[in-house]
Amino acid sequence: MTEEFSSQYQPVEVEGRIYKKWQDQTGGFHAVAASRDKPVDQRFSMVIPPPNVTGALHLGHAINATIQDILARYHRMSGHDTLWMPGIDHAGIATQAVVEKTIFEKEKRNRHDLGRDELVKRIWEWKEKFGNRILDQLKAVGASCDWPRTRFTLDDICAKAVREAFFRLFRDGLIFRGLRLVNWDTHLQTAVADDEIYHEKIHGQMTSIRYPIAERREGDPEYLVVATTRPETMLGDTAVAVHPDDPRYKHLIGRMVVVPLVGRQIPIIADGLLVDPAFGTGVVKVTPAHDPNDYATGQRHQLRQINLLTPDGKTNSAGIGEFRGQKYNYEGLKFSTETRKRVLADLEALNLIEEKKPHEHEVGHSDRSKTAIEPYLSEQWFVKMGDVDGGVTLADGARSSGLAQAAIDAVESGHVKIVPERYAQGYVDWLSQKRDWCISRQLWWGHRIPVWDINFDQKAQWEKLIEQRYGHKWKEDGLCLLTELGLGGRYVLVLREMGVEDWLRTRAGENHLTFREDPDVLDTWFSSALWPLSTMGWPQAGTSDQPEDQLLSYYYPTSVLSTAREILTLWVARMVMFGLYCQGEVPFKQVYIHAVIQDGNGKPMKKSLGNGVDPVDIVESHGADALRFTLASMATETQDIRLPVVKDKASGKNTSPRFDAGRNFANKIWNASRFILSNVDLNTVPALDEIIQISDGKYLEDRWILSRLNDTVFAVGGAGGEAGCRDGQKGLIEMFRFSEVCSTLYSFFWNDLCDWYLEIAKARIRQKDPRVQRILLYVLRSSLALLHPVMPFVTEAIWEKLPGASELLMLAPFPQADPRLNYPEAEAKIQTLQQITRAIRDIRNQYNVDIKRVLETTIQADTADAAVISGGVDIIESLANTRLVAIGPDAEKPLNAATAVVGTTRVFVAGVIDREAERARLEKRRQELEKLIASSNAKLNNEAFVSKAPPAVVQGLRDQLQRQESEMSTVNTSLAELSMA
RNA sequence: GGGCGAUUAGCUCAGUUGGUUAGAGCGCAUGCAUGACACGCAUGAGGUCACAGGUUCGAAUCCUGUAUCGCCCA
Repeated sequence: MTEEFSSQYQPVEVEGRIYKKWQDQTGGFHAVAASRDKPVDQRFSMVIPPPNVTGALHLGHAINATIQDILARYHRMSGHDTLWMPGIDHAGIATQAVVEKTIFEKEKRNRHDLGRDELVKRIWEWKEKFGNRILDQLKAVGASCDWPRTRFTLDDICAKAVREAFFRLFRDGLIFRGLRLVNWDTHLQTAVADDEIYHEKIHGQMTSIRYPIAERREGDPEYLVVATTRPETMLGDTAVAVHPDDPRYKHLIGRMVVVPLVGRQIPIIADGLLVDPAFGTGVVKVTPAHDPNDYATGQRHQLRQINLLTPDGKTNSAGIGEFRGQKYNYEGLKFSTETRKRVLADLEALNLIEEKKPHEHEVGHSDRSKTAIEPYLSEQWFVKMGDVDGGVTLADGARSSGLAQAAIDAVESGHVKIVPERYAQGYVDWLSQKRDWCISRQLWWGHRIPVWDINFDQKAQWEKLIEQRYGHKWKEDGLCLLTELGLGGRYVLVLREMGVEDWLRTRAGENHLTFREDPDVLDTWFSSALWPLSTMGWPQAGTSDQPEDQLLSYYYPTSVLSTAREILTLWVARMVMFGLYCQGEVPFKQVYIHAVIQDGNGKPMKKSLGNGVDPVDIVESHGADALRFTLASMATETQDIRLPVVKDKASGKNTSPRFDAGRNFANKIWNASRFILSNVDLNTVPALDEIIQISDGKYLEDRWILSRLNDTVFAVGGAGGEAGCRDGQKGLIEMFRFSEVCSTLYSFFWNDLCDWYLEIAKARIRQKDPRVQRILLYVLRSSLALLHPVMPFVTEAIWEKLPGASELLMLAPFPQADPRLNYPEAEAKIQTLQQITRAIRDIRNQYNVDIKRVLETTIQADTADAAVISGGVDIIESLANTRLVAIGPDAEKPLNAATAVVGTTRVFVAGVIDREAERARLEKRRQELEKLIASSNAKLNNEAFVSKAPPAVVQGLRDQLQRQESEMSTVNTSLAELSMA
């Protein structure tokens, strides 16, 4: 059943039903799995950037979903095999933090109280409960994702890919274990990535501390003074550094100082990179285990690294010392708060503080726990990004000097095209640092690192076990790895096959062998980096004839990735890397980076600011099409767009007046369609050939609207390979110019079709002219198809009401431009008629003439224009509510008539005249023309312009000057007549 | 500190490689219950294209600098 054709479009009554109909009739937008064999350029695929399980839909998701859905629907209608792969991300740290917090609030229990298995179980319950929420919200905005294929990054299918990729990288020496300084979240007790840190300005204190010089000699100062914002780290100092050329300290280089409180003697070293002699005292303390710069300095000078921190952020025993006969011990105190306080007090007591002054500096905080980040020396797993000896072999056999380099080359060679282009630089710059990627997290929610510790003494027994499972060629066949790790003599098994660990664990138990799984999980981005591969079944893909196993070969590389710029490096770069390494092909050919929506003051939308707009609220208040149209209209190449936010008085919810534009447009489409459909009594929509045949008749406006429609089709969809159009010319959709798509559709539908064509056609509609009905129906059907990718609901709802409609609009062909529908002469003629009509309407408005009063108009025009106007008498008369009494070069101005000048044409509207108003109007125009003529003359009298500018430009200006002068003389004539009469 | 972007009508934004009189939506003003639509129709007003230099026959557009705002990286 379809809804009543009410006078206002009611999206809430339509959208749920339409979405269900799409799902039912397409199996949930299910893409064919290589059952057909279309050429590559007729396949279109995308993977959705998987939203976090913890999240709710925000405007960033909404604009991206809109963009992707426009692309998917457009390509689907263009007859391409179209796959839009949906899914969600387990979002390791974010999800675990949320669940832990919820549990703590409700039960006052932390994760250690619960234990690993129980916590993971609870997070899965959370996932089941909330995981589909955001997907349901995407459905509400109309996303046509292949829902039956929805993936979750912790699914088996994704886990398989993770394990295979880890195995290969490890085997190739690209994953290693290392002791490094990482960002440590002391609350969650895990390493966190740089991007999970935000910086906050802290009003701290700069403390200058005296370090006594050891074995003082004649002329030595008593102390070296170092300044620090983190005095507690002095317990781990292993050097103080000065600039090698600093005359104040040059003679002290190589000598020793005593670290107060600890009593340790540490060297005075020279380091030009760390020390700025102009800053502070020119002496810097070096704590390699607690500061990234000091860490690097420590590497340069082979300094000891003394870690002072326990994983939960307390001071350990490493800083215990004795100084001037007194013992100092801070063990068990919170490091950066309690220890700092005590250290300062103890230094004060020893009179070793030279100066304290307020100092503002930035401190990194964990996004998830909101606590200060500590640089922390710990053993972690890393992916080697830099160049390696002998290079890296990619899956297709090609070689690259390293993983990062491979991803750089992919963009620089154009295999991956980033749109807008300027973002490519940030991508390349970031990758060029080739910083190793820390992939281990001390969390419980995520893909477990597929490494198991075994006992070296039991190596032979393990080899036997593996052989039992895989046969004696297990080593050559690369079925698993038994190897020594670089650090601490760990012997490990790295397993390739999913689930084999269960088999091994059982055997280990039977044989009393040590078999301990690495406790860490992988960084979420590790599985995200495999998203385009894993969702399509890699590494399983291609191993059988099942259609599902052909998905990768048919749809990979994907066509487009649409995403936000903030994850261009973290996610996009890593997908490119893994795509090349694992599959030998880039994961996508184009990356479209969409703009970020801010509030009306240019502030990012944030929960804490309360300035966010919930897209679901807009769907409810304005409809999904309104949301989509407005968001797509904002999708320009700029990087930020502002959306003025206001609070809706009735609901108290945030909204924006900008969405009204979309709602109004949907309503306009609805009503124009209602008007057309209630006035046609055809039982089928005419075919193109029939339309071409009847458009050849006497009705100029028919050719005009068909020509305008054709222009619009061409602009939006491009040439589509049709003969007669510029070959390969891309349309606005494929060029990602969504804002222009919207404005083009809007002005065609509203201005051309509704404001002009429907108004002109009304007379013939009343007369039940079968030709106009055919044109109307044809234009409507094409318009609905054109609009569908942007506004799918309202167009589909109207489509159902078209005579003879059976199939879905979402599966109907997208209109194609046809050279036979180009009528430039009709476009020019209608333009003239529009100008005349507007001139008469203007006079009517200026003189406040009652709309119902029919005015008499005389038009003085040259022969050519007169012919055009005579051909359009009906149009002008009906649209301007006038009667044309005379048209021609000799038509005379009636007495008491107002005059409008349109180029060289004069329009006299009889019976209304206000001399002063008339004179003012003409005088204003005269002055405008005077300026224009002067400017044109100035250019044409300029020798340099005439000789240097292209002839076409010069001629164009000459023509323009002539037109301006003709109009000027027309205006002058009118002015003269005004004075005479 | 390095990079990127923005600055055009009251507001939000277009303006493709420099070339006729810089456009749109909203808002504003005036008129209108007209057999699709008041979420509408008609008409109009409104701009020194941030500022200062430069290149060019010609600059909103290219270059340099300044100011303000924002984002990313360190």
